[in-house]
This record gives sequence, C-alpha cells and structure tokens, in this order.
Amino acid sequence: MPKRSAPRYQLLANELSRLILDGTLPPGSILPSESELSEQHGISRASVRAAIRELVTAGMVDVSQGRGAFVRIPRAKVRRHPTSRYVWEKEQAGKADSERQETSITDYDAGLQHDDVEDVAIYDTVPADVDLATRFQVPPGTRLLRRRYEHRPHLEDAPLSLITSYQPWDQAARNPDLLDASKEPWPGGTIHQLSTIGIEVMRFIDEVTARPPTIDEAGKLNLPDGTSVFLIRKVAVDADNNVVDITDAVLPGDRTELIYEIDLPAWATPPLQP
Amino acid sequence: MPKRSAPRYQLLANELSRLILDGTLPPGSILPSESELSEQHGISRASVRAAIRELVTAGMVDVSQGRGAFVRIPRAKVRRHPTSRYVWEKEQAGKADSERQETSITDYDAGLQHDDVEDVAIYDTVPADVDLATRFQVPPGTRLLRRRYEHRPHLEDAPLSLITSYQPWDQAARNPDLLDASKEPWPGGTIHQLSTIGIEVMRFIDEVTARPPTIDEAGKLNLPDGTSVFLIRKVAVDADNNVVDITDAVLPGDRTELIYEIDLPAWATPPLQP
DNA sequence: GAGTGGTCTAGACCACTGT
DNA sequence: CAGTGGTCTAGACCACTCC
Repeated sequence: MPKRSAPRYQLLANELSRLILDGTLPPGSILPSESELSEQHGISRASVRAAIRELVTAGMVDVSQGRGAFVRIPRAKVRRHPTSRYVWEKEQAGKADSERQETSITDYDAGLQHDDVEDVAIYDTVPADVDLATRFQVPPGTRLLRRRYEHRPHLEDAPLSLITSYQPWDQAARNPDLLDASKEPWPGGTIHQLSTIGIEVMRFIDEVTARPPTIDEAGKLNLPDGTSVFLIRKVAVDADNNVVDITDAVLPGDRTELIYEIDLPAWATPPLQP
Repeated sequence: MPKRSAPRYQLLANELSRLILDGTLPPGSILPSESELSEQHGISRASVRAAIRELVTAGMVDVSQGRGAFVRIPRAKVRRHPTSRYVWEKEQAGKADSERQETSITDYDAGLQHDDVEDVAIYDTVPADVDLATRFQVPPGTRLLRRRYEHRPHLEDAPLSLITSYQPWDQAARNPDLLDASKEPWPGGTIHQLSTIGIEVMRFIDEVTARPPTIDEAGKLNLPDGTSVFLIRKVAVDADNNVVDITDAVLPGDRTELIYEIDLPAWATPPLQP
C-alpha cells in the first residue's frame, strides 16, 4: 500500500525546492510572500513558515525581515592551501630581513593567518586546561600566552576567521616583544615569531572538524542559518617533537575550501603496463 | 536605554542551554515535556517548541517522537589521517603480493576507504560534466567510470561515509577487472588498482568543504538535525601531472576529524637563541 | 502607510513510544 | 492506554523595510 502522504509543509518545501533547482526561481529571486503561499496552497501561514524553514536549513533560501525570502546566491569560497602556505611561510621566515620579499605574508593568499586586515588582537594569559596541558606536556594550570585575532578580507566585510593561539608563557617570554600586541615581530606568522626565540618549526599538524556555530560565532562571521563552521587546530612541532604552538581557527563553513596536497614517495620500480 | 527583551522562546532556550552547560541537565537526561515547560513558564506550546528547535539546531538536544527531548551525548569522532594513510597505502601497493602483509588495507584505521564493511558497490558510466571534464582535461560528455560505495564500521551501524569515484572509462578499461564490482582487484584502494593499469599515483590533493546534508545524505548517514557533512574531493595525480582519479567522499560532520600532517624542510642554519 | 517576516496564543487532532 | 512529540489551524499583534 502507498505511503501515508507527507506533511503539507514538507510538500510545499519540496515544491519550492524543485522550482529552485530547475531554475524557475533563480538565485537572488524572491519567493512569494508567506500570505500568498498560504492562500495559494490553502494552508495556514504556520505551515508555510515551516516549509520555508526547511529550505533555510538546507541552505537554499535566505530570509530577511520586512523584505522577503530569497533564493540564496552561493557565496564565493575562499580557497586556502595550508600545505603550500606553511612551506612558503617557513621559506620566507628563513630569509634575512634584507632579502625578504616586499610581498608580505599578507599577500600570500593561501594561508590561515594574516590574510588582509587584522584587527582586535587581544593578548592575555590563561591557565592550561587538561586538553592543552596534555598537548604541551605541561601540568594543568600552567600559564599560557593566549593571542586572539579576527581577520577580515576588507574593512567592511565580516571577519573570515577567528583565531586563537596558545603557547607556554615561559617560552614566549624569552622574547618580550612576543608578549606585547603592539611590538609583535613583523612579519607575523607562527614560524617567524618562534624563530625569534630560537625555535625552528619542523611540522604542522592540522586537525579539522566541523560543528554548528556558537551564537557568538554566527554573529561575528555573519553566518546564514544552517551553515556550520570549520574548526582547525594547528599544532606546531619542533625538531625535538615538542609542541611549541597551538592555534585554533574558526572558519565559516559556507565560504571556505581547504586544500591539502600530499606528495607520495616514488616506487623503486614503476608499475608495468598490462 | 536597555535593549528590548528577547523573545520568550529565546529566553527559554537560553535558560535550558544554561542548565545543560552547567550540568544540571547532564548528557542523556530528558528535558521536561513540552506541556510541562509550557505550563511552568506560562508560554504557549508553540513557543516551547521554538525554544527546543533552537537547541536542536545548536546540536545540544535530540528529540524523538513519543519519547521526549534529550540532552545530546557527543558522538565519538573517527580520526582519519589522510596524509599518513596515503603514504602507507602506496607503500603497501608497491609490495609484491607475496610479501604484502596479512593486514589488509581494511585494518589500517586512518584512511578514507575500506574502513570495514563495504556494501552497495554500484558501478556505472556517466558522461563527464563540465567540472569533471575540466579536471580530467577531456571534452565534456566523455565517458567516465563511476563507482559508488557506502562504508560502515559495523554491520548494524549507519554508514560512515558515502564514496563516489570517477575515472575516464578508457583508462579503466585497460584492466577489465576494474569495470566489474565482483572482480575488483584486491586489496582495494585507488593506488593499487591504478597500478594494475600501469599508473603510479604521485600525489593526492584533498579539497575539503562543508555544507548542509541533502535529505538523502541525512537519512543514510543518520545525521542529527543541524549537523553538516564534510565533502572531500580527493584528486589523484600521476608523475606527468595527469589527473587519474577523482573520489568524492561525504562524511558526517559530527563524527569526523581529519588530520593532515605537513613536514617542513629544515633551514640551512638553525635560528639563534636570543 | 502598506506589505513583509517575527512572535505568540489557544486549541485541535494525529503518530509514536512505552507499559 | 496514557503521555510524548508532530502537524495544523485561525487569528492577533509587533518590528522592519521600502516607498
């Protein structure tokens, strides 16, 4: 026997979804108002709203009070290349100041930090929680230097990333400039700044997860409903396998594409053609 | 002057959220029923439902018809190490069958494919769309071999990943076994299977994005509301920089952690201690 | 001021889960 | 069967946008 019919709001959501996907309602176009849909389909306004909520959650529609509901225009993705970016950043940091290119780290489009304008840098110290203490191999409660940034591509835009970086306070204190937001060694970047205290970063480990945004993050990153955030925990390791820096980056899920490149060692003997 | 008060459903959502975060409502515990909350707070049931929907979208609560609303128990994350996995897989694939370890690719916990049970393998051919055609550098419409899999950690569980892999049909046809799900060369894995047609994979490029799940994906991956999926496009490149395989993997955002390791070349001269 | 979406109510019936 | 969440209605008022 046939399935019981789907709920009315679901039927309407499906119908609108179809109209969007087949181009009848192109990106940027406005949906009929809630009262129109309610009349046309003979269902209550609450049901219409439930249908539209489905579409918002699915990322197909944006709604704006007093104006209407619009088919979402996909936002351009920012492509980030952590692999090549890290290699490039270390190369740059290794050069003497004199021969370092004019192009700052800011101009290299691929990385996680210093994309363009950086504002709201807050420095403070926090006691290590269990998680961070384990990573740094220090007792819980050890004093950590915490630095927070927001990065935005242009002055008017919403920030593209929220960055929080941690390192043991005792380590950072070997160069007092690292403790002061206004004296931070230029150019920025974990690798160069750690080099000022005699540390060479040999490896980064990026741990990538996704989760729904907190209220705060949704506001700051200007996230539409239904989108989630990337959380990248970037662990910097030195030649002795000590963790020397941990940086958490929160990125908007709908505007970010992460590209990792993995080179594989060549085989001693190439495979035979069949 | 003070802000206008937040809507009632928002106030209730905040209050419940606080109770969850401070442990008064521990993970797994049941929330008061909608009618109870409605009475206790003197608001309509619709407002209570709006409050609970907020919590569901934030990933804090799961609701189940006929039973109640429960504080969500965070699901264990599956850690995937594409970097080391790819290197290991190529190493294994390079060994002669005789010296290959008993441990199959299945047992290596880190990768994207062949985690455990693999079912629903569907093979077919599709014409290349513009995107895929560009990647493979073939004319749009060129015939591609498409292989689809679902992977699940145990027979009863929901699948952990939905995999779709593409390669030019002409390329795959050099080994007819690749065209037949029942004869697919063992062990699995892109690298080994491509080696049977004389191709050595030299590089993988992982392109990682996140988006809301389609209805289909939400069902198959058993995703709670509000969670999104990872989409990993894994591009395999040979020594001549030809793209030889493209694999799209859809992973549940709430149960996946991706770990990429980036080794950096050493500096010629180590940094000086200050 | 007209029209939009946002909040809210009171009440009804249905579908599912447990006992 | 009682109790839960899921769907739905009809109507009201508010807040915002745009003309």
